[in-house]
Amino acid sequence: MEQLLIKLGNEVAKAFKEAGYDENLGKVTVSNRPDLCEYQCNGAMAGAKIYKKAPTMIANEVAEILKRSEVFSKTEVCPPGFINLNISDKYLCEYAGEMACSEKYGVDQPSEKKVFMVDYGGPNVAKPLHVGHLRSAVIGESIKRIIRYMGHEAIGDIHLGDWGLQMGLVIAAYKEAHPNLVFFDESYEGEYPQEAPFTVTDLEEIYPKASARSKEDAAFKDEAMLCTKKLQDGVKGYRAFWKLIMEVSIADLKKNYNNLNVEFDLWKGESDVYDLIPGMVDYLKEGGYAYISDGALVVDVKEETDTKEIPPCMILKSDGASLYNTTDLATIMERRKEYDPDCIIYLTDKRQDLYFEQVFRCAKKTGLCDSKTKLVHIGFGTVNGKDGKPFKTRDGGVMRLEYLVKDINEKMYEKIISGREMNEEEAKKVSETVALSAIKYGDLSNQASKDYIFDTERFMSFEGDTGPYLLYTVVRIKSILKKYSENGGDLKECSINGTISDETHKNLLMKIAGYNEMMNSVFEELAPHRICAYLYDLANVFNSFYHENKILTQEDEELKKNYIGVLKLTLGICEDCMQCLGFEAPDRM
RNA sequence: GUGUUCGUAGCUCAGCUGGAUAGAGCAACGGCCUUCUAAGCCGUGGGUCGGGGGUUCGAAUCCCUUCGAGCACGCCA
Repeated sequence: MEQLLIKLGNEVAKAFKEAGYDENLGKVTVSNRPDLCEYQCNGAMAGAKIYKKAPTMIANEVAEILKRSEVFSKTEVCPPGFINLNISDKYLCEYAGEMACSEKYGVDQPSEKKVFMVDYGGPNVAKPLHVGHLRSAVIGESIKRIIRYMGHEAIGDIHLGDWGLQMGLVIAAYKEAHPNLVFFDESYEGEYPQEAPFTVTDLEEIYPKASARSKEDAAFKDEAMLCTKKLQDGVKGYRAFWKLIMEVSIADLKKNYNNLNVEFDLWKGESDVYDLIPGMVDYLKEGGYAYISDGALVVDVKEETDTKEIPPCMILKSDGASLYNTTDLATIMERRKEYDPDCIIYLTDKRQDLYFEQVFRCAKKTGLCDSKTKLVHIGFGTVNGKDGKPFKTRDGGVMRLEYLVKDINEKMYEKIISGREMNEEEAKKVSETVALSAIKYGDLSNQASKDYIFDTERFMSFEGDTGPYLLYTVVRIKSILKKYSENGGDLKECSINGTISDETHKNLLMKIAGYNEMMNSVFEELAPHRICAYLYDLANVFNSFYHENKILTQEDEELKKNYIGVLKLTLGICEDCMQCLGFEAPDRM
């Protein structure tokens, strides 16, 4: 469906043209003065310059023509040249009615389906997830869902950190403690055990200790580097052991991401492109792109228009080892070959802005990535505690994501069980659903690029601009629709008809009618926080409507059906928005 | 030092790519339940949009300058 503002704009543009002015001046926006009008056009003021004519004169001429239009119920001119418009009830109802019958409530599917890859998550194997991983997971998941909702293909890839020194550290530490395991016996020729001799908890203990030790104990670090090399060179036992680490770690990651309603299509990682690196390096050398600088292999990525010094993109360290850049470039190659994406979106901390700028330039310049494929980095801000400093546990340690989620689940359970009559089992399920909305909405409602303060109490509140408030509103609609059905009403028979009973009713319909436009700009800007803002507005106008109008006890049957029709549409839009954000509402709470 | 992001109510944040009187929420205060979930709704108070200059009919938004904060600047990821 065409966006409402475009339709209204076309109507006004026609009037501009008829009056002898450029039709491009006829752009319509939602009014920023709802006390004066519902929609506005500021084109007359822009036109004043072009035509050297008083803006009010232009506005008046256009307004005279618009007064004949059936689209608007009121057309007024206000100094210095605003054209103030009210939409006619009939036109608005027809638009909303059409939305209700349309797929995705009028959000059009693209004529050309594009392939997006979303690289998010980015956890390291053998290391537990911490708060820092929350944003990547939550924002990435939402962006993936938004892309799909808009009718494109989105492939989510977790891009595991599964190959570097960190793996060598774990292997070295384990080997030291259990030197007789067959994995480390290079003369061993038999089958390796299928079962891991360790658990996730073991791994999570081993890694930080090994990491800390490597900084003081040079011999241990050498051993870890040797293990890394053996793994990368494909020594059978090391590979088999590594595989077990991967299995155990991935199973645990899946569980944690599941709790967040985050799902990846691909569980690839740095290890998957390791074999591509030598060929890529040769290509860069032969193409004359890469050269040796201070012993390291680099590609220049400076451009004429730069206002700052952009350091070259490093391909190999001076000892010949690969690094983050190397695997990322190889991954771009691999993705192009396997999936031929139109766009690859990376979600990482915004501190990596410069780094991605270098990698993207390098990929484009060298042809590792063709011009068709867009490379986009979405850098997000830090999750801070109430003191405005990076989120920490009470004793100053890194907050594990698992504990954070568990803590919020428990607090939410206490809230639900004490405030409502609900059995334990349902309360547990409901509280998990509500808790997830609290966490995700708390994160997503902020602009991704900004730091934000993770305030558990505020996010969990049922009042104000929070996930639980939205869920509460949705639950309320569900409850009314359910009662309507139970009392013998047929929901299928209810649709929006031409009547608008009061201002709150109209406000609700106007907010609904802006859905299409909102989703399109969210997609263009990849900005989930705007869905949050819309959803919150929608919930507010709905609640006002709800308090002003009795729905189930409405005596006028036609009006009642009309109301139910509006409720169905409101609910549907809320659910689609939440779907895009990555959480959902329970049936009651 | 260079670059970059940001500075909006006591606190947490919006502000849709220049529009009218800068908006929400929390906190404070005052109303509204024998009626669809009051975990709600309605209202009041609270601001020199860090400061200064400029661009123009019009600036929180664009430009310059200044103050303050965060972050990044070749062998980590």
